[in-house]
Formats: sequence, structure tokens, C-alpha cells
Amino acid sequence: MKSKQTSFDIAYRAGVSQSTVSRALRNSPLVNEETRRRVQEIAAELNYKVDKNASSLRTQQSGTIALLLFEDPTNDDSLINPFFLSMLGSITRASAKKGYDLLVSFQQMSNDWHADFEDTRKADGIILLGYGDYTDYEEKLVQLIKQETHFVRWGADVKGLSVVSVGCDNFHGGYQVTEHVINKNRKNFAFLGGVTTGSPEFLDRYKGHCQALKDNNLAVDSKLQIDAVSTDESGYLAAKQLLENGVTFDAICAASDLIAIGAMRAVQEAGYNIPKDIAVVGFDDIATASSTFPAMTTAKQDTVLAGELLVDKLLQLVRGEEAQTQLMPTTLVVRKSCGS
Amino acid sequence: MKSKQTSFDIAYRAGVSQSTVSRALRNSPLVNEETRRRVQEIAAELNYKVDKNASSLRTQQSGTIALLLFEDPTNDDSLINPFFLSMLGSITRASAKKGYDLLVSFQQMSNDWHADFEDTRKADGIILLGYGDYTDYEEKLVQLIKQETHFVRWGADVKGLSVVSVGCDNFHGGYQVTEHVINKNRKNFAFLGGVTTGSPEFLDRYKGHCQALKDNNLAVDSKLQIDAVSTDESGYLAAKQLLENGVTFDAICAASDLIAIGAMRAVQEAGYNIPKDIAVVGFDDIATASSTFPAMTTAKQDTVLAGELLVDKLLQLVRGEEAQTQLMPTTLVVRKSCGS
DNA sequence: ATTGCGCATGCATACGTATGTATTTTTTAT
DNA sequence: ATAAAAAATACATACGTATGCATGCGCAAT
Repeated sequence: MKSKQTSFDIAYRAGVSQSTVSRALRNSPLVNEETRRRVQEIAAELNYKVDKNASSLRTQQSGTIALLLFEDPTNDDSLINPFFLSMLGSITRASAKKGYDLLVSFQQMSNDWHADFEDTRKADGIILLGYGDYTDYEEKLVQLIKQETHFVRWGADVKGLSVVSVGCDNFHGGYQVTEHVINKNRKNFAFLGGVTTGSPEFLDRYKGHCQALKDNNLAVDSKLQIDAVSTDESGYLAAKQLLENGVTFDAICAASDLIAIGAMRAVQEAGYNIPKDIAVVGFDDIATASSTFPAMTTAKQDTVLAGELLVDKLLQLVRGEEAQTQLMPTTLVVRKSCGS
Repeated sequence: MKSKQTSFDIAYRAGVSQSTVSRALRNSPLVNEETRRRVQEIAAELNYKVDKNASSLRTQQSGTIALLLFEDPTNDDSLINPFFLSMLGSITRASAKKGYDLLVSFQQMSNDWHADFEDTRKADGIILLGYGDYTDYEEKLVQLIKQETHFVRWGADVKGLSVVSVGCDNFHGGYQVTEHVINKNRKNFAFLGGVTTGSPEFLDRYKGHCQALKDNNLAVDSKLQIDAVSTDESGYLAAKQLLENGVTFDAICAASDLIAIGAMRAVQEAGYNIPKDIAVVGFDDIATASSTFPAMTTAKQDTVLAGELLVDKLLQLVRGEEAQTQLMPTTLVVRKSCGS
């Protein structure tokens, strides 16, 4: 049980050649039924496991996909955005379901990324996950395309590049939650989330938000839009700034649940009641959203479906098939933070 | 830029042999300074990347560690316990820091696990993560030991087995939070968390809890201990059951933050004020804990340190060195849920 | 009986790297 | 100038698997 068993060892015990062992274990129709059974029995008995390095070297396929997770640069070293963490979980599950192992790698967006898992043959393809909100991003994508790397990404469609993306309809989601709050008879809306500097995702949500306001003859007041990145601390600060502005408002649409959570804290500390005085909606439906007080109404992104789509499309590309960019709808999850 | 470059291609262009290329790229002192520079230049120019499969096959080292994440069987398919998710993040970071890639794999505890990453040479060692609360567990560990697999695990020390564990001092943590609440002049303590059926971690926390009560001449009432697994739903149900018991209490110690979150919801729905009527403490300090209302006082497990310790110790084992089981202290994080 | 065919198996090789050993080139000492 | 030592490079091989090709065997058709 100690030293490693090879297919030659199995071959010896079974009295056949190594090639027959290899074929038998892979259920090749070329080997006799009886022989196959005997070989597989012996292999199991000796606890033989195929050496994936040798196998991958020979077949040029690793049976592994790599997940590159880009961090919010603002997050401190130890935390991961819970939304992406949840995506990570669903991607892990989805790839396991397809029989692929998952290599997870955190990346600093700013630095050069270490996207050479496919070049090094450690992975057959790559999933990119994170807010694509920095300048070099497209350049990097172009490079990946040029190298003919198989990859898919989470996020909004990238115009002009033949890149397969899976993302949520952020515009629609932003519209959806805003409309919901409008129906609660709120008139003065604030929006917390980086619009000029931030991610394209946030911008789309803001556009949807504004469209909903316009469609309902409500004003868009730029004083009521405050930049924030996706942390509760940032949301807290943004809401504080908003409160100090002196402009009145009775609803906050946050670009993410984390921002909303921070905002709720700031608003409550200022003595306002949620939802009576101020309604709050988030975006994402992270786990925490159901545990805030009051529980948060938000636009849910279906991370389970997203993970499956990402993996499926990536594997299509790996197999040399075509794959299409896909936009998923968001679902309005009504809880308590906007009134009943 | 299309077809894959090998070290032979580099060798050809540099006018040297393949072995010299290999040595040059690995900065072997056997190659001339000037030659090394030239080879590395050409390699960079051609965007050459070492084939890790071939390299691993040759060296018998994968440069990868595998993380086996065992799920709470109670969790639905799509969710991961946020505490373990956080551990996952820190382990990913810690292994990256050591230059290792991380293979992540979710496992159903009930089934046979797929712990053959080392057998298949896909990983040099394995980290086991999850509550070790089911019957076959030790048996599996014994098997891993017998196969001489390099592995470390998160959790309490396993008596009688030479297994390297990294865990928190759950007894002390349970003691610590309970003592804190005792100092807030609470007298009647409930404990929510599986004790008879649950994980050894929960049991240790309960023991610490009870010890703190005894040391302060407070009664341990078994009617005030309700089993719960680590989900907020389970915590919610447990707290409801507790409330219906009719036994009075003014403090709840939960075996985990998730349980505490559910309990808080139940308590608040029943019309009680936290912390005025009932104090609540959790365990773990997951991200959500700071965002509950009121913010939760809890015993923090240092996931960053834990991740680093797990990776460090595993790599020690991989290198053939000795490694010791280590218990980390918990830190009391005082917020609002027990009063000020 | 010879040929031909299908089936099962063995043989040989390639995947790309890392490294022990042999060989060549350069330097140093005499 | 020559031998010896040192340095740099080339040669050869092994890691363990998967697979194209060749081989051998039994059986049916001619």
C-alpha cells in the first residue's frame, strides 16, 4: 500500500500488457469483457489510481477548470465580497457536476494577472469573476483572445469583443427594484453606488434606476447619487454624506446589498426608521440580506444558475463548440425594508 | 503565437540543448550567466510556459494543494456555511502566498469522499474542512493515514490518531462569551446548538459555556439547551421552541453566528428587545455578525491565521517534516447584542 | 487447405520536462 | 606547452499514460 502503483503493476498481476490495462480501465470496447473485469478488480484491490499528470500530458487535457477571482481593490486583505463567494460556491458545484476539478485563484486586479493556467496545461479553460472596473481589463481580454485561451466571464457583455459573458440584466434589475419602491409611494430617491468611476454593472443598475424614475415622472437629482464601492463601510460613509447633504429623500436604492447594509446602519444611527421614514433596497440577495433588520428587499441574482451557465459555456468552448453570451433576469425579492 | 511552444523550440532558437533551456529557466547555477539571460529572453518573447503536467510527472510534485470542503448535510444545495466560505478565502490566499495552487472540492459528508487528489498526483497534500460530525469520519481519517496521504484538518484534536489539526479553543471560546454575558448581570442562560448529536466543536463550546456558569454559581438548566445545526433557519426554530417552553431566560448563547441570527429574529418577532430583554451572543464572527441589528457580540475565530496555519503545516508534512496540532485562541468581539 | 476477416492483445512510441552522466570547452597550474 | 581542474553544455533517459500499429488467434468462406 506504500509505494505508488502504476498500470504496469496491474498489468503484471493480471498477466496482460500495460496497454490492455489502460484500455480496460477506460472501458475501451477493444478489450474482452472478462479481461476488463479482472483488470478492474485487481486495480481496485491495489487501490490503483491513474496518474493525472501522465494522463494529462498524454491526452493534453487536464479535466480541470480554473477560476480567477478578482478582488475589490478596496477590500481588506482577508475579506471576499460575499456575492462572489457565493458564485464561487455555485461554480465549484457546477464544475463538480460536470466531472471537472476546480482550481481557484485570487487575483489582484491591479497587477498582471496570472492567467496562464491554460498555457501551463493545468486547466482546460478559465472563468473570470469579479467587477470588471479597471482600465487594463479589455486589454487583458484581448490578450487572452489572441492566445486562444478558452474562457468565459461574469459580467455585462463587452461590446466589440468576441467574448462569452454570463451576467445579470443589471439595467432591468435596477429598474425593477426602483419601480417596486415607487409603488410604495416614495418620491425622492437616492442612489448609492459608483457611477462615474465604478464598475459597468453599477452604471447599468443606475441607468435602470433612472429610467424607472423617468417613466414615472419622478425627478433624477444628481445630488442624491453618491459614489460607493461594494463594501458596507463604503455604503455607510456614502449614506452619511447623503444625510449631511440636507437634501430630503425617502428612499435609497443601493447598487449592492453590502452598500445597502452600510446605508441602513447609517440611516438608523441617524434616528430614522426603515422603512417608515426611508425605504432601502439592495442588489444581489446575498445571504446576509435576509438577516438584516428589517430584512432587505433586493434584486436577486441567481448565482446557482449563473455558475452552471458559466461552466456549461466554458466547456462548450473547450470542446470547440460555439457559445453565446447570456443575460439572466433578476428576481425581485420582497422583504421588509420598503414597507409592506 | 498559436501552437504550443516547448522547451525544444526555445532550445532551437537559442542554439542550445533542451536541457540547458530547462536549467536556464530554473536558474540552475550550472548554466552560464549570459546563456541564461538569452534563453530567458527568448522564452519570454515566445511566451513560453512550462508544461506543468510534464513537469509534475517528472518531479512528482504538483505545486498544488487540495481543499476538501464538507458541507453541512442540512444546508440546501446552493449554500455554503459562511464561516467555511471565509476559511476558503483565507486558505486560498495563504496557499497563493506559498506559491501553491488550490484545488477546491465540495464533498458530501455522507458519501464516500473523493480524497484521491494526492493518489492521482493532482495535489501534494489535502486540507479537510468542515464539521467532523458524522460516524464514518474517523474511519476515513485512518484510511488516509494508512495511505500515507499528507493532510491536515480544521477542527478539534482527534484523540488517539496521529492527525495534524488546526482548530479554535472552542471550550475557552464558549467560556469567554458566557462569562462576558454573566458580567452583564444575566442569570438565566439558554444555549442553542446540537450537543448530543452535533459536532464536537459545538459540544466543546457548550462545555465551556456550562463551566462558566458553574464557576459563577449559576444553574445549568437542560431545558434551556436546544439542539440546532448551523443555519439561521435552525436557530430560528430552536429559539421558537425555547420561547414556547415557558422557561424564563434573559440570555442566549448560540453555538454559531448563524444560529444566533435566526434566534435573534425569533426573539424579536416575539416582541422582545435585544439586548434589553434578552442578550444574545454568537460564535465565529462571520461577516454578517457586524451587520445584524443590534450588531452581534461574538467569539471571533481568526480565519486568516487559521488558513495560514493549515497551509503551513500541510507544507511541512509535504516536505517530510513534523507538524504539530495547534489550538488557536478565540477573541471576544463586543458589539451591541449584550448591552453596553 | 488456403485465404480472409474479426477479435483480442502486445509492441512501440510520444506527450514535455528535469536531471544524472558524458562530453566538450575553457581556465589554471606547472 | 601540457596536464589537470573547472565550467559549460550536450546526451540520454525516466516519469506513467494513451493510442496507432502490428501481431496472433480462431473461425468461416472459398
